[in-house]
Amino acid sequence: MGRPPCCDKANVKKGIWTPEEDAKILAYVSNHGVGNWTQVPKKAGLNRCGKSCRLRWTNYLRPDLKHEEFTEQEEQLIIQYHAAIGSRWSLIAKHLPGRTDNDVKNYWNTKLKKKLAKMGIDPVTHKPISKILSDYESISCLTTNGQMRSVDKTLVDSFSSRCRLSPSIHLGSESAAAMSWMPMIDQLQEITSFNHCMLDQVSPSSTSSSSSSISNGQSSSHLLVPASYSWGEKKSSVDDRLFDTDIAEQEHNYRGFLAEDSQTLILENSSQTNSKMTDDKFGLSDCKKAGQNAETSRCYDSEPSSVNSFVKALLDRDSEIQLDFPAFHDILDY
DNA sequence: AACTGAGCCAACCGCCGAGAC
DNA sequence: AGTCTCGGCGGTTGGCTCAGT
Repeated sequence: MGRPPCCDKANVKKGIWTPEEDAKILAYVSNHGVGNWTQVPKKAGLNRCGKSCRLRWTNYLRPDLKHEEFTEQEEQLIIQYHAAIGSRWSLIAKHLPGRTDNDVKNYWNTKLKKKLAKMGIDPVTHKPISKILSDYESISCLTTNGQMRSVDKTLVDSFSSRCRLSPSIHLGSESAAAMSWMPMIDQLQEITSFNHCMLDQVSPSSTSSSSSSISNGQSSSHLLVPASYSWGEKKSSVDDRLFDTDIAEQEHNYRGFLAEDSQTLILENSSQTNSKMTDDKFGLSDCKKAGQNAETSRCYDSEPSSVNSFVKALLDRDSEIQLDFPAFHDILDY
């Protein structure tokens, strides 16, 4: 049944590659070209797994790779792309000639994250840290009709991890239950600046292509999903869609964002950019316009009253969902 | 000189979708 | 139809280097 294994996993060499091993890979590729990596160890005389050979080639030996430091321009591009699509390293690397996903990922983790943090920008959400803290403060100070005394980071973490772990909320499924949840996740992530965390776990389509309406404690859900858009869409086409957006405009906004000392301007740029990006990315601008009125406007500004009604609406919505979808009880049981 | 901790990055791990068998 | 590997991906880790004590 199935294919035979490519190598004896227990008896292959691991760890750092020697120059001799590199030379064998290079010699093999120059004679046979790239591909069929399972055959490479045998034919090249290496005691390595084919997968390991492939990684060594793609991440280090490829002749088109740059091995020098990242330039200022590359740095800016990484930040800009990360702000737009999150940690999709291979996709980002495709737009940086000579760099691999591993290079970009390492550079981000070791340099850029710290650099942004030093500038007072949250590297996950690309929003000013002060804004995130003030959002938390607003939310955690709230008390609502004895149902929940505080909404804090632990809760939000718990919420998002439960969503992540729950097989019920799988994007591939088109279940009504999962869809009815998306607007809530959308709102929670915006209020708490956890959007990238969620976007990475749930396909970008889910969180951004939904909209909901909650106002004055009355909740109702409206999914504004473009007709052409499928919940179970493959990741690759989502990625393509992401890069169909006007990256140049995002770059412009983000450069202004980085250049400005004024926090106010940073806040404005951030919210405008993120909002527009998200809408344009998924062709939502029109849907949003069409659906937006007093009843359907979203309440994700950071005014305490809005947050208050948001939390109340969230709790109301919890109750509704628990009644409608008992299977979600475990997820909502916080 | 010896030790320690932080920074860095190559390589590994584990998951997933596609496709071979 | 079911099982399995391959190839691709993002997350994590092991080990090397180097600065500080």
